[in-house]
Amino acid sequence: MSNSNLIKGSLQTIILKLLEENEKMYGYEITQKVKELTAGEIKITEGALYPALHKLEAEGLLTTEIQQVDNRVRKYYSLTKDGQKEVSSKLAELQAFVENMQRIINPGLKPELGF
Amino acid sequence: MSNSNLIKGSLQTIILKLLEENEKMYGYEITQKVKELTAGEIKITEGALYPALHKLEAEGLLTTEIQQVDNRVRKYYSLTKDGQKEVSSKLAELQAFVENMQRIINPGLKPELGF
DNA sequence: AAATAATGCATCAGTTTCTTATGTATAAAA
DNA sequence: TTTTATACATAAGAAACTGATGCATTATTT
Repeated sequence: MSNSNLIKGSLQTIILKLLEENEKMYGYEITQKVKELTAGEIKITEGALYPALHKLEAEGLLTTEIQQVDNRVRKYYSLTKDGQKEVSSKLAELQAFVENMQRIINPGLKPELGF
Repeated sequence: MSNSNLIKGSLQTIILKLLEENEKMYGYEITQKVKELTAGEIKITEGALYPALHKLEAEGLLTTEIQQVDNRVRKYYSLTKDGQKEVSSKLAELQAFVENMQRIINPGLKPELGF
């Protein structure tokens, strides 16, 4: 991850959500997808990404499958059943965070929002 | 801070924003205000709050003023000039974070949002 | 032809930011 | 009288990063 330190803790959410949409992705692909979606504003560093992927796998939320593509190794990650459940949970957590921040930053505002 | 680990990095933003609105607050008051605004969902712990306040003061964003109230010591914090500037900066950072998360979570969505 | 950038994985030291526990002290409430 | 609330503070440990480094292959640029 790069830029703002606000992002701490959202990397897992990003990974899980992308895998919910994409079925199967490898690490480098995730970094490129995030860069693309955020117009280069969020750059996931390898030092953050790979440990995060390993942790999610160790927790049983992701499974891996290694493929050879042009003499290069790719490690594809997919959601497990538990991982699929965790996506909703992480998204709800993110939404709650945003709502709470809005309550603090914009006191006296209608409850409406983004995710 | 308590609850979701998404919140990492947002404590400074919360403190600065509250002080922009309130002119002068002490630590305990901040914890209570946040609890009130978020209906108890965010509880700022002392172990997180005081070091954060000290750091902001050391960076020249806050100044302090000690008051005696009923034999109890209160340390009031206020924004410095630099602190006032930093509020906008932190809010912009928060908004950018939310926008980017929306782009990742809700691909193909109109650019509209919350702060 | 050679150097750089891109693709692709991984680890590691150090930093920041938190949690949880502990400590001190006064006042109010059970 | 014991617990809760008010009010400050520190400190060990955990978690999640950054930035550097390392290895290896392929594509592009000079």
